Amino acid sequence: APESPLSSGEESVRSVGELSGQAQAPEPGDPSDSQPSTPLPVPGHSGLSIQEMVAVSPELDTYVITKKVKEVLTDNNLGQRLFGETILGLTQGSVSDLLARPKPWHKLSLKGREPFVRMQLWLSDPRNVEKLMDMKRMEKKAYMKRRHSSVSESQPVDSVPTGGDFGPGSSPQHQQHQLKKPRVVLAPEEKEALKRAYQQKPYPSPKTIEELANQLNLKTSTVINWFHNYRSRIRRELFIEEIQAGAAGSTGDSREGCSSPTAQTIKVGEGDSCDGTESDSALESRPAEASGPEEGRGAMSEGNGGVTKELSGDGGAGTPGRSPAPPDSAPTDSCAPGTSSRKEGGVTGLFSFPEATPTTARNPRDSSLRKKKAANLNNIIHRLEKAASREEGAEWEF
DNA sequence: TTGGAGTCAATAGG
DNA sequence: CCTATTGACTCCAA
Repeated sequence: APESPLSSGEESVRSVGELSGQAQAPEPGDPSDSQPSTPLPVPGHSGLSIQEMVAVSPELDTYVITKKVKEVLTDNNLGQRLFGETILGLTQGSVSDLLARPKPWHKLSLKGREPFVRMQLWLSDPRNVEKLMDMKRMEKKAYMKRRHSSVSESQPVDSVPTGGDFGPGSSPQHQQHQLKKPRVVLAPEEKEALKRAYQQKPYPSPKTIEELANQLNLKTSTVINWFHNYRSRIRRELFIEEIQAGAAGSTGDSREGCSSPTAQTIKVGEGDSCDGTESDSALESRPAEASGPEEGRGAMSEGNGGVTKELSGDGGAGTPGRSPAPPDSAPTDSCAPGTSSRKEGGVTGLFSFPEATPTTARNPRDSSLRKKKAANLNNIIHRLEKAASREEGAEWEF
């Protein structure tokens, strides 16, 4: 296999300590934290390729690994970019994502486990920080050098800059743009509309997608991508809550103290206000503005009308929230007077959980959790229906 | 083809 | 600079 464009040659080689679960990083802080630690010392010892290691790796606690890596990086002022590019072979954005929302080991594909194995390996390398710091220094040196010689025209030393844009002279000229698609940025209203649509139909039919695209004046591919991404990200968040919920034990680790009046990093709003429901003239007419440049977007006709189809023929359109008891525990759920109410007339999909503000407080994400679970259930239903229609009459096995 | 998993890479804030 | 977010892409399996 082609393989790793990774850092300095080796990697993978050297008798990397054992891939035991949470390695006791050579770091200072953080005494607590122990975790059951998965035994299993990886038989094959060194010389293996990452992929082989992944294959034989014992179950790793991605959450702990991730936490540790973040700690080491911040403690030493090492950025995600440097770490990602030299250690993981990933870009900064990917690293950020990975560190912030690691999926549980058992839900990762072989490929997805790779970065975690690399992180574990890195953590167990006593000179990890030192090496990265060196890289950092080298980069800076190279940068300075380049910067200096800039005056003297082109610079010899440098890797392939991915074509385009040569030297200083070529400013961002219009040069038949094209290869520089602007990158679509969905407006908040558009996202809202899409989320609403998702609530009704996590897996919209091509027809529905088309309609949505028209109403929002977006390319259908954008709508399709949005649904792919949204589903995927919702799923991922569910994993996270799953982990955190289960992380109760171990180390007393009491996070979650949201006592102080201050703080409250609550991202209020954040999409989750119960579904828009209120007819809301939705999508307000997008300011004609429209893009100075390209595409004149037509005015979108407001109203969210269509889309409402309905799966599950049952009764009628209205009947929104009759929701069966949420499968998850959710004992104390009292409807908070303040927030609650609000018409609540929107259909939220087959399953919708009463938004009732969990007085139990707990954390603000609680309501979103409920919502995500609802979405998840809808996903499941979708699959079941799909399967049903396919092999109708078949035997269902659960 | 469709959907999921991983990523990339442009961007928005700090 | 750095990190977080997110639309678009690539691969792959069903």
